[in-house]
Amino acid sequence: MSKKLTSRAENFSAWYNELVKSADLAENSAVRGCMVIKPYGFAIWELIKDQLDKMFKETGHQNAYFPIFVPKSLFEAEEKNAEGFAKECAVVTHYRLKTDPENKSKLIVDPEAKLEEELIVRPTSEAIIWNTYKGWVQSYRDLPLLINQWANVVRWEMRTRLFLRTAEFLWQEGDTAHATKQEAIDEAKTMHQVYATFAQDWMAMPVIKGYKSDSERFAGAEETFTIEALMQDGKALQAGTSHYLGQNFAKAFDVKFQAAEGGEEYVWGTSWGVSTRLMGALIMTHSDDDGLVLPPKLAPYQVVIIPFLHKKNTEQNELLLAKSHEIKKDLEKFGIRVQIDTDVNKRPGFKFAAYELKGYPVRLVVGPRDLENNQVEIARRDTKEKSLQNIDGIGQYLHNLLAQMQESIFNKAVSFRNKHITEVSTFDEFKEVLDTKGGFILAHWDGTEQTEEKIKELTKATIRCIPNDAKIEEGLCVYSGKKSSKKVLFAKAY
RNA sequence: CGGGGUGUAGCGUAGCCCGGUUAUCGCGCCGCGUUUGGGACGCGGAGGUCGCAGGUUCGAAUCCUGCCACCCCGACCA
Repeated sequence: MSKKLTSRAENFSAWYNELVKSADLAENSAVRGCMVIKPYGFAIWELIKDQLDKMFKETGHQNAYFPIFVPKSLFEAEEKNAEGFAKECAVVTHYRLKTDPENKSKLIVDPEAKLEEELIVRPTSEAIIWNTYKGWVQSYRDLPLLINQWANVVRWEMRTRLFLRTAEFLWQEGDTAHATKQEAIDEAKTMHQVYATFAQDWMAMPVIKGYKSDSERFAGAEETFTIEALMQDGKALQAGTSHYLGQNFAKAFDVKFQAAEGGEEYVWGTSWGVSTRLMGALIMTHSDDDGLVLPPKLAPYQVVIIPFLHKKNTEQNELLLAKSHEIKKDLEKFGIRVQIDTDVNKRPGFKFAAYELKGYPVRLVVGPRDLENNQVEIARRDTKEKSLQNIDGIGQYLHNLLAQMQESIFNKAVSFRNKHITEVSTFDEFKEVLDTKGGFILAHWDGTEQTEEKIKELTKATIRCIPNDAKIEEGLCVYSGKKSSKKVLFAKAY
């Protein structure tokens, strides 16, 4: 069996699956459409979560927790939101099982235990949260309400894909309430920027910031801000969204406050979320044929120390292990997360490959030969470069190297992404680029839903966003030929 | 939900068309030994409701019926 991932995979999608499984990140569970995140995968998710959580708190938010069940009457209160999610809801109709009278070893749903009102397993929590906010807000003094929750949600998708789309997934959803429209818009934009900063500075993943067209906008929102990333197969991935909700949910759930200058007003809202899909984004942005490539900031272990242990030579093993621990201490002084591989059974080559597969940024090898020279071999995962380094000052050296790698991984992704943004002016060009090169396409669009729909039908490409930094320029729609004032971003998407 | 496909050990599979010894092989796993600077090798070993339930038959992984699950392609979607 070959070791390279591609030789085991017919296409990008199979390659991705193979990678997720062999890097020990996650697997399909026995439960339809659901995923089991394995400890290594979860460790990465926790790094993502911890950093985001920190950033949310730095922007003034607090965490809270709301119920997993949404009574149907609440769910349907905001009509557009309900309609948008209706087709993918898991619904609880009963609250009890009983022994099957015809087969004692089986259970059946007890028909006596039918719920008066069905409970929707939350596909998103706006309804339950806004219904709760109603009781929390009376005066302008109660505002703004800046709350986030870390939770699981369920969306009954037809087809699922590890991390990118699973029936149940983990995410965070912020829901905020404000006294003024401008404040709510600012909040949505702030969180949009938090996501973009996180994607770029931590995930080393370049994103394009923009807002969604009418048809791609979140159900129930006035405006949806998005960060769009590009995967290595040329498809786009929506990595995070922040919604300005206007007063839609406030009106649906009757969330009003007494203004400072008197009078009762509806609050203005936002909601924003990112999910375990970020894991998929991380994997598909940086990985190569030898496995996962993790930016150091999101690597559960940034350095693995591999002493060349021999089953029999215990005396030498002790020396190597002692030196390994010494080095580990030095690295930890710099806040580096380090693991020592103490397995005596596996051969070095096997270990090298295994850690590369799991994306450990740096491998540090300590062999008898190295000890004599007071040096170690350093191999970086991203470029595969190997070098010998003096043990003295190795902590400082790796501290710098990891920072440099974080940047270099980002720059590589930026360069790939930039090469895959193509500006086109004709529809033939549009189709040509989509078929041959893929990636993002910048093109003029007349702003109508019909054109958007038609392009989607003909090419499978959708408007990923209207970029924030789009130049205002006179132009003609790539499909209809009608007037347009700026180019928007198209791509085939996940 | 439409179209196609597949269910055999932890994973990947042969056998099925044409029913007949103890269900094949590889990886992985366990034991012992030799190895160990890029995925080692030898010897020995453990591991199976052949997706489930019926049926046909002297006899079913194999044929028939029903069910279930999963995968791929669509549609839907973070």
